[in-house]
Amino acid sequence: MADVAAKAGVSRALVSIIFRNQAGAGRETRERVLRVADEIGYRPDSAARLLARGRSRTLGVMFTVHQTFHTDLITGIYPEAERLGYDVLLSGATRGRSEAKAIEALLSHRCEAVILLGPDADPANLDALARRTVAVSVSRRVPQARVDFVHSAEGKGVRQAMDHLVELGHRRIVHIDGGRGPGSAERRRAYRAAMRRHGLEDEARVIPGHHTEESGVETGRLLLDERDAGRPLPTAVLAGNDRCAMGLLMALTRAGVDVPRDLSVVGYDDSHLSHLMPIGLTTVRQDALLMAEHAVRFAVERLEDKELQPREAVLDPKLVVRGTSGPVPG
Amino acid sequence: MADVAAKAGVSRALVSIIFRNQAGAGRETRERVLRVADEIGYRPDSAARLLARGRSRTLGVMFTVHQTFHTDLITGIYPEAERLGYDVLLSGATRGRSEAKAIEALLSHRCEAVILLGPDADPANLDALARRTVAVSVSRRVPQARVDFVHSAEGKGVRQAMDHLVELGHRRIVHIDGGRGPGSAERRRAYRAAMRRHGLEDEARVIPGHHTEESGVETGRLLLDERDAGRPLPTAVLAGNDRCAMGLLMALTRAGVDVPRDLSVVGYDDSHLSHLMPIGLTTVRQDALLMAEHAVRFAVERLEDKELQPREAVLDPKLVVRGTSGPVPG
DNA sequence: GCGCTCTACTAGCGCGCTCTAGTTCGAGTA
DNA sequence: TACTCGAACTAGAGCGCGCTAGTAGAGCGC
Repeated sequence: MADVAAKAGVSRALVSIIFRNQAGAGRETRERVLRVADEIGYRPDSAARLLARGRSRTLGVMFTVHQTFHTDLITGIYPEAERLGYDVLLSGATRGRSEAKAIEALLSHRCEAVILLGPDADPANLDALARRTVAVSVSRRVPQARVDFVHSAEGKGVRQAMDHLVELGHRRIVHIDGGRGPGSAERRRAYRAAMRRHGLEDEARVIPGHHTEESGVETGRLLLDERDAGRPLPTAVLAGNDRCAMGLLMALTRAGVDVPRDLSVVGYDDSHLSHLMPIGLTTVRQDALLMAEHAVRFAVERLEDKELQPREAVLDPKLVVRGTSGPVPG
Repeated sequence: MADVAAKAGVSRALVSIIFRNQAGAGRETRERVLRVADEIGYRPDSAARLLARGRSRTLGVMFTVHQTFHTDLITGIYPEAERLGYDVLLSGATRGRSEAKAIEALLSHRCEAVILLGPDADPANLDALARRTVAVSVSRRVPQARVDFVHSAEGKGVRQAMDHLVELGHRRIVHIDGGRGPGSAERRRAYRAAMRRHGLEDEARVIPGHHTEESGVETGRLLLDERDAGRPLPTAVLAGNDRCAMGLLMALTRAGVDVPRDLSVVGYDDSHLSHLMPIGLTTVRQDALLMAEHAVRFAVERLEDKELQPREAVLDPKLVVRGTSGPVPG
């Protein structure tokens, strides 16, 4: 920076002003300085900038690398953060790299706030985190911690899906659980409630699972084995999420089960996977873009006004009927 | 830090020494300082630390959020970087956020080197980047730029796949191209060469596509339409990558085509998708872990020895035969 | 008692930037 | 002409740490 200043014949302060796009520099000088900087190959050093102004204007995002819905969220986080003048740093949790480690990395890189996508950490740890910094949880409610919370109204989504299936004449509707996955508990509860409301409690069945393709494949196998053992297939399955629905579809289709003629499948998320199948996956749309925007806004607003209390945003999901759901067979 | 020093009754320098785990502090003092720091809630400020020592020991990774193989690579990058004492920062390219922007973000966060996963940027830009910093390209060769390069021997992989198919009796083998995707050109060439080598040049057919599920679905539709118009289906398809193979499988299976009885499908990458299908995808395994390790090591070694020239690592891929390939029908 | 070494510690500069409180100068105003 | 005012620019402190060069004092052999 000193070099640029010297070569352009101005003070360092003016160079600083120009690079911050601040008023107070003549048009001509501005251009000259920028040209010189370009020649020298000067780029402002963010570490020093950070240190000097005491703020990083950076948001950290913790996500799980293999969750497709997270990548959809990230796609929405970037533009909204940029709009508000913030940088985004990503830190992935993988097998072999815990969420705690991922979060630690973000903090040590001076993120002012962290956005956690479907965190699975111990609530106590999250609370400790929330005391140190501004934190936003997406998809997972953590009542014990002072965090903002963005999610969709799981109950409403499941209810729409169930009403849709019942309207199509389905009664033997099975739910594949999402285990400890974010939103699973709510979805499970809503499934049970819907079955009860439609007078189908005797048919209600929750099969334990996860939010992964593997889980869908396994459940598919299980159902097929049961069929071979004499128990009829359900006529509809409400999967824990889209990935699970995908796995299930692959397993069933592979075995000659025609979806939706023989069996209907409904997913959850409307991640970009849903459009892939030639017939399209009927699923409950969580608006990733909108969720991302809320998460970013919550974080930023709490950064700018420290008195603000953590908030909760509940977005209405919407059933998207595509090709994997149809009238009950027969 | 000054507070800690004051409260513990020592100098700031000693606190610094203790927090860097350096020799030169008494055991007793060390404990006292750490205790005091904990009470105050002091955490070393990485921006200042960075500024003072002039090195960040941070690697930046640019990836495409929706590419499953990239997430596999990331899973391998983290542990290797940690082993070598480096931090990792992720920056994703998405629709609406170009690679250039993603890379810019990494640099401005003071990454000492950038690892680019399947970069699709203009070679000239990459070269400009390579002059500014240490850069490693994974999967995509950029001969014009001073970057390290890690890839698998596409030719060998394709050859193994083709030999496998020909051994099974296939002759009408189609290749779905990966467009501008990394490795596509090499795979296409190797496909053509293999067809020629087996005396099948008349049967050779390259269908333009991309490294996405959508592309697989589209190609599936195309092939089915052609079949309905009287042109026989190929007996085997070599897809551009696993995602493409997945899309193809969904489209075909959906239409009642039995894989592998009626048609064999071979993917490329062995991303975690490959294990999902009940029968498993026959694919060419690129060892993501090993590729990740090489990429990290190249970057780090060039950082520690500035004289080092960019290098190239070619890893041998390996055909993994699973359930989607079988003898030619009839 | 002396010089020597070794451990434990400290003073203070500098990393590259931002920001406050100025100074300079030319144009506008009474 | 004398004064004000705003735009353009500058000096220099300070952000929180790392590091070099140094000091104080204890322990040791002779």
